[in-house]
Amino acid sequence: MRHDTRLSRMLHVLVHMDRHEGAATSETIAAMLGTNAVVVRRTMAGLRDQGYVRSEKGHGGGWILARPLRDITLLDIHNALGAPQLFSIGLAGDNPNCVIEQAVNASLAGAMHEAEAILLAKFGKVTLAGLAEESSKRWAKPAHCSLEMEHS
Amino acid sequence: MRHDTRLSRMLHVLVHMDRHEGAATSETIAAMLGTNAVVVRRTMAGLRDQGYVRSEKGHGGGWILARPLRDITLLDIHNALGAPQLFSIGLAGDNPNCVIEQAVNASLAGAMHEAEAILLAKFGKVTLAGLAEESSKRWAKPAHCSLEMEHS
DNA sequence: TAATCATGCAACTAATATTGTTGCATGATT
DNA sequence: AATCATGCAACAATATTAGTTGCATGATTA
Ligand code: FES
Ligand code: FES
Repeated sequence: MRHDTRLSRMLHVLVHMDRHEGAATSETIAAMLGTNAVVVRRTMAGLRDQGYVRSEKGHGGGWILARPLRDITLLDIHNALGAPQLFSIGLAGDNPNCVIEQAVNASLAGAMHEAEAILLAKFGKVTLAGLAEESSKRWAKPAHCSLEMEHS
Repeated sequence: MRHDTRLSRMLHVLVHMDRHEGAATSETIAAMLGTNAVVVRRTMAGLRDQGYVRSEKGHGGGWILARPLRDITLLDIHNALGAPQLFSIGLAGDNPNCVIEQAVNASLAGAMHEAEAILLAKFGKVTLAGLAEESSKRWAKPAHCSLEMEHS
């Protein structure tokens, strides 16, 4: 099963943007993520629509944080990405009137619901400012990154 | 993201097998699941290897439960299927020496780990006998199913 | 005003993973 | 010997996401 790394990547990008003065272009971000600019625009469009970032055209344009990191949680970004499915396991839907399938699915769904609620609650309690702070603590040696964003 | 419904389907099958006298052929099971026999064999091979079912060749052959339902939990079956990834979201792995990515991933991984532990613990507490019992409760009218397995 | 830079959007292509299929070998029953 | 059923491996189909290309639009700069 393939993983959706958009949340992880967008969080990374947003924290970087906070350290970065001025706008970050899609091209720059794409280089950082090892992808291309259109994918970045596509992914960040959701964040823009929810008001977490702004995008500006023309010279010196690009992406800018629209809100302080302390006001953004992991859950916010998850939702801005369309709140994609968290679980890779799903319920079978053949034989909907089979009581056994119903019982199986009800049991699985219950367990998954509970786990999901806990996960989302955790996401809601972590702010991007918290992540930025945590990353500062890890900063012993200035990690050498693949693009020219400042690490200080 | 596509869902892995093998767990749900296998649970369904196993509970049915308990009600069904004699062996169930891959073909029969495949018809029930709307798939084909080879897929069934492939999926059930893991359950056989872990000793939850046996398979027999030749006339009257097929699949037979090797243990009582009360001795099998959802977690057992999940593991027998190779303990596939539970989450569809994953951690980005570009820039492994970027402290920001590290902090982001550590936070996500922590939350996911906790949710996963809770989910698996729940799976471990539900037996297939429990599911069978629950399905009996739901049995108001005998559901008409797509194949000739008895519902009583 | 013209050139350049950057996003926005839509359509198309490529990569990937899973599922489904086919064919043949093996063993069991009748 | 004929039939039934699994075991296994190789192949094809399918679906979904990621990535690409092309063009339009708006902003800045000269
Ligand atoms: S890419 Fe995150 S620090 Fe350079
Ligand atoms: S398929 Fe589950 S009851 Fe018939």
